[in-house]
Amino acid sequence: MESRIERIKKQLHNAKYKLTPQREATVSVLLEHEEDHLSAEDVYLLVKEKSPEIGLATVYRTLELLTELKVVDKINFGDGVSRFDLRQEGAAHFHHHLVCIECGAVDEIQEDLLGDVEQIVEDRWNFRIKDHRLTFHGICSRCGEGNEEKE
Amino acid sequence: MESRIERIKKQLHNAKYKLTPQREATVSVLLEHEEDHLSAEDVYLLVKEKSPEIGLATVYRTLELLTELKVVDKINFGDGVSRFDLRQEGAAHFHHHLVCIECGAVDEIQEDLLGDVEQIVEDRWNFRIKDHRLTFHGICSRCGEGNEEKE
DNA sequence: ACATTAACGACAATCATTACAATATGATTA
DNA sequence: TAATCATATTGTAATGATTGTCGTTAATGT
Repeated sequence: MESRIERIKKQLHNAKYKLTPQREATVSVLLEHEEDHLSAEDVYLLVKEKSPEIGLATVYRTLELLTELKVVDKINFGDGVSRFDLRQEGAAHFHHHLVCIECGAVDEIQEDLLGDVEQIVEDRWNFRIKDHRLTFHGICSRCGEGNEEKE
Repeated sequence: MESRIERIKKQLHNAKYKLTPQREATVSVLLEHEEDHLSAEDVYLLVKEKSPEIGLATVYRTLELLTELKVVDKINFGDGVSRFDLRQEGAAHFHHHLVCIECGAVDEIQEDLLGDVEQIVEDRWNFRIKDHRLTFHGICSRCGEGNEEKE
């Protein structure tokens, strides 16, 4: 999808940042791994495959920049690293995650689901919600197969 | 509340762990700061006030142990540190948080609110939920006072 | 093409967390 | 009571992720 990267390019320019080859390479890696939840190191290694001269610090800086522009979201699943996840284009809010405590797989939920809950929180706590993070920990469908003991 | 620490003592014993003075001091600091969201370092400094001989590693291990026993929950608000939060006694699930992006305050929501959402996730994604993390980022009631521009 | 200045790359520094190895504690049993 | 065994603790070293520094490079506007 070429238009996608074009639009990100525009976002950068609007915010007065340059689109350097390194940044372009980093964004394109993220696009190619939209399903995954890559750590900075992961991104670094992947970008290095196409642009071997790139430095780790640059990747960190680029990811920080993209986070600031809300192109990606930074998440933390409790292992020691931050992970970066492309935000769905035009999505009002960040999507949710299912983390399997058996196999470690991370699945995404694009549906909002929190509409009612957010309304309640805004009203009852008088809190103006700008963003959210929702992660469920449990057993994924693949690992739960067969052994259906109700706990 | 003395019975609270007594019950934690029992939990430890049931899991075949001892309640050493260091562990007791750590738990009591957590109880005295139930409202806060202390990092391991914070806990260390506070415990040190009453038990100056305690080592940082011991605090880390104790917090890890308490996390395993589900006495505390480990959370991460995106700054580089893990924070530890006492779980409400008897609470089925971990409570939620409101993080103010203006003043940094962290408030808690004890109400579950996710019942319906979890039912949907369990059914539709065939995912057996064991735990969750829900954090809202936005403007807290104190910071939102007065300037009520609808964004 | 040229100057300005943001961006880069390599590496050092920092900060949180974990690993290690030696010592201490405390219960159990001879 | 003393020997034994397992677990816990301590201080410190090691690790691993992330950030800072600084001299160099290259993107952009004229």
